[in-house]
Amino acid sequence: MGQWSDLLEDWPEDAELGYNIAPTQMIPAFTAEHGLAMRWGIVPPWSKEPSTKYATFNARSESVADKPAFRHAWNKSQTCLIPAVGYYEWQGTKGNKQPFFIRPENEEPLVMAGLWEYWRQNEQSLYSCTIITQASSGKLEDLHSRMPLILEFDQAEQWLNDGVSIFEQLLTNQNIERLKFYPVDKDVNRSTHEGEHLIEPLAAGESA
DNA sequence: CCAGACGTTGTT
DNA sequence: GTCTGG
DNA sequence: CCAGACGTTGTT
DNA sequence: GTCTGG
Repeated sequence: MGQWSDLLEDWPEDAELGYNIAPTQMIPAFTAEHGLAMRWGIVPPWSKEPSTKYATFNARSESVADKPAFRHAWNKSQTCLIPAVGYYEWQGTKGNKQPFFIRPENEEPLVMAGLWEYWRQNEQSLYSCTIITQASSGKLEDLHSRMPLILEFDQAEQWLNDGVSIFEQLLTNQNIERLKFYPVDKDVNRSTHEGEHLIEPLAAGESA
């Protein structure tokens, strides 16, 4: 955790942990107040169901403020942090894709900017969240056209405390030089894995 | 006007 | 809830 | 991992 | 029930 231990305290014990977490799973998300297990895939408060038929696991930075599904959370500055060890991207053609793992060079968490939402109806209620994406930059351009909005520690504090007013400056101050990526085993999603080897290079010198 | 969408990425 | 498409 | 499809012929 | 897609 390093310097992140204060911001990411109050870890939600009911959040799911694992490798290659997918949309709809309950993931740990942190607001300025606390950590909560939230559904990955924001559910707007007007939704008839605690799920959506359309994809809300990512929100494009270019349009997040305008989209009906995100606007309520945006207007209320319901910002959150979503931590991970790293994330995957796949390269290659269908059926023969090579996964890469992207993470900070140091051992600290990769912290992504998100928005959260609260949905309730009758006796049901649900916290949910989305991860904001943007065009890739720097070395990540080689890997994939899009990437999450990744926050430095100071930026993460601002995102929680100041809300969406500082959004534009976060976008223009992306420092991805502290990240590295490397190919990993294709069995990345098998639940039987202990996982430890997944964040190690597949073979020395094979990194793109 | 009413019905239907409301979203993003592109692997396993 | 609010916008869009027919 | 979970949610959603799972199918074919050929009109409006 | 089982496969596929995200």
